[in-house]
Amino acid sequence: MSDQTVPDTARFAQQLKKGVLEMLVLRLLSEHPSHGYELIQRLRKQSGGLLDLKEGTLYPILYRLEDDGCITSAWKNTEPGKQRPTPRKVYTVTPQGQQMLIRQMETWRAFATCVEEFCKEETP
Amino acid sequence: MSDQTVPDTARFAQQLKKGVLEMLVLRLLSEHPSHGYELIQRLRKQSGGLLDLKEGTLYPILYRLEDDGCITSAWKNTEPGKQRPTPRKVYTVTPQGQQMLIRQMETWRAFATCVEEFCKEETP
DNA sequence: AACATATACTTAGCAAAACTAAATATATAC
DNA sequence: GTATATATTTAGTTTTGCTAAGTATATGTT
Repeated sequence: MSDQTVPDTARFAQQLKKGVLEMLVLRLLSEHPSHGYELIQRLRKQSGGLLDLKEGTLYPILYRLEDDGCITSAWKNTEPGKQRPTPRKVYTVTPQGQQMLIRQMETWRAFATCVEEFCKEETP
Repeated sequence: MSDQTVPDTARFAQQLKKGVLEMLVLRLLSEHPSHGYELIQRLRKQSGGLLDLKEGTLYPILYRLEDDGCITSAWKNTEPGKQRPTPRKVYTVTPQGQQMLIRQMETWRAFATCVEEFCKEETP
């Protein structure tokens, strides 16, 4: 009997995100720059609730991408005509990050197609 | 300057496999039982070389699946009319494993569809 | 006979990434 | 005053794929 605190489908779904979240963050930022908290909301909305990241998941991804030179950050404490309650760190994709995104999307497509091949085969 | 022993595309591709390998192994075994070494070959062949697992990757997956009751194993030292060089451990999917496979394929499909949505959008 | 290769399973230890959980801080609503 | 929404940070855990090495037998090559 397994000490199943987490149902196995949740554990599986968690593993599927490995690597992909980085690609999706890069993808969203390539549409337009955002700060961390906003990215969490955009991910939740555009995924229909399937991707509901906690801060502890998203921010380390951003730090990694910045360390790798894929994005840059800039503090935006104020906005013209409106004082922000809390300081925001706005992230923008670099050309290097754009290249990375393209490579990752190609890699993803090839991988997903491969997996689909396995799944669709029915024993004749 | 990063100590890039592994190119970032390889690192990304490695992460994409997380969880999926377990599903694919279950999928292959649901077609017909196999032993470990044969599974490595079937994965390599059916993926067009994209999935080329080392033993140290595959066998722990099999042990996990067996611990979880998704597959059973049986030693097959001899074959009718032909002596095998080395003993083989043949794995078979259990009804529980079959259920798990179905759930995982559904989860995969939903996730992959979601990711495709992100990738296909072009800035208008 | 010595050696390499293909077969076949096992296992120890490492790296990467998502997770939980908590801490910090400000503005607004009740 | 307390709760809630906003917003960032970080420590520690778990899962999983990876490298690398070890064990063992049969077959082919020199």
